[in-house]
Amino acid sequence: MSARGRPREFDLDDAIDRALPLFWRDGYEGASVNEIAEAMGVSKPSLYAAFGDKEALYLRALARYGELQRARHADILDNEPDARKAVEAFLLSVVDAHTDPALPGGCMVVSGTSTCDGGAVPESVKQALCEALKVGGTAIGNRLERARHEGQLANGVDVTALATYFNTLLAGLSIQAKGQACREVLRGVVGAAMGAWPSQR
Amino acid sequence: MSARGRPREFDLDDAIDRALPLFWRDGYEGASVNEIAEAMGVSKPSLYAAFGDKEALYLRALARYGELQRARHADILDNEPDARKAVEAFLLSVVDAHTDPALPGGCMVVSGTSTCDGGAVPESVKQALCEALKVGGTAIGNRLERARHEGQLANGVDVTALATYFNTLLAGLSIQAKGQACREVLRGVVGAAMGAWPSQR
DNA sequence: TACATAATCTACCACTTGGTACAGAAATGA
DNA sequence: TCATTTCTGTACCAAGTGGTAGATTATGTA
Repeated sequence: MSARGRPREFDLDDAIDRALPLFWRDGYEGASVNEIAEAMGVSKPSLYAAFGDKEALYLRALARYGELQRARHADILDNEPDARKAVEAFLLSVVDAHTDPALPGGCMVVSGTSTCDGGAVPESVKQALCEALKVGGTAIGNRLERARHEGQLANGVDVTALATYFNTLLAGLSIQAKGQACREVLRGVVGAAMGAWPSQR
Repeated sequence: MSARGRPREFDLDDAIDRALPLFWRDGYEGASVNEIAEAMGVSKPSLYAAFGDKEALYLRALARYGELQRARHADILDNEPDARKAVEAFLLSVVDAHTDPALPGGCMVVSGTSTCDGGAVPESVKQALCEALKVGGTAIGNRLERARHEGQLANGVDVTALATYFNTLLAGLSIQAKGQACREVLRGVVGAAMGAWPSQR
């Protein structure tokens, strides 16, 4: 039942969790395999044997990041019955995460997107980042669609544009968090941003 | 009157203009001194003799970027008498710049801020980027202040929060531009974002 | 016990990085 | 003319990059 050769002495998922903050903070190029291996408590050849190469490692870390974000924020959008309150609470929840001193600042996807033009970033990583950049927008878009069905949003509202707007704001909030903006300021930004919510009539 | 030794065979400002798009596209770490020297058409020791080191070179390029942005967008904010139209035109102008195929995508400051956490980025660069991240906000803030004096904005409006909001949106637009979002979509985002403009009464 | 499999680590690879030593070349001042 | 100054390119440096060769060790199977 178990594997045939010598058993691996570290847990793959745990290793990814240790690599994640480095990729999150420093990006694909900025995080070196040496320091990642050290953070994992594993020698470099073991790392390569387990994950293949830096590219595959980053993609796994990015996927893990998506899971964590979903686990942290998704419920907020769904559980609040009032759509406007739901979106606002969602934005505020993300602001809290972006400014959590226990985490690298900002959003891994946003930070990663900023530096995916360099030749050192593989195409697969660029594509994964571009895809990941949209998930916030689709989540909000789904919530807005539901709101429209429930009569909380006028039929004339361009749901897609509004969702993209909120998603763009999220990216901006990530940048501001990286730029040392404090939590209260970003909360104020969310407050101002909610002013773009369409009037009921 | 002229300098004593052998005269420099290239123009400093012109050299900065050639370095700028590389730093803009690839960031501080991502742009290598080798390729910058090549883009300048100058050998590396000449580059170092002229500018000192990579840090000083980046700071000059960043300052140059600021000049160019101001020259491109500042008038739009000031010349349009209607404050709301002025801000909207300003945002649209920035969107055009961020999606101009003749330029590196997005904003150099926003992209730079995303990757200034790595140990390879000098403290002076981080600080300069954090400062530069605010200039859009103060420009908009000044315009909003003027609008309030002109009675175009109610006295109760929190001008600072609103300006920070628009500035945050600008950062988000830069990210979206880097993430391959097309110009029309970003124009739509600006349209939605302007919905946050306070009602007159 | 012996073999096959697959993990482990040390030590290394070629390559790129930011930065420089050095010698020659081009200008000015005496 | 000659010394001084300063820019020029070639060729190099130490350090770090992603990635690997190869010997060793621990397991399951026969």
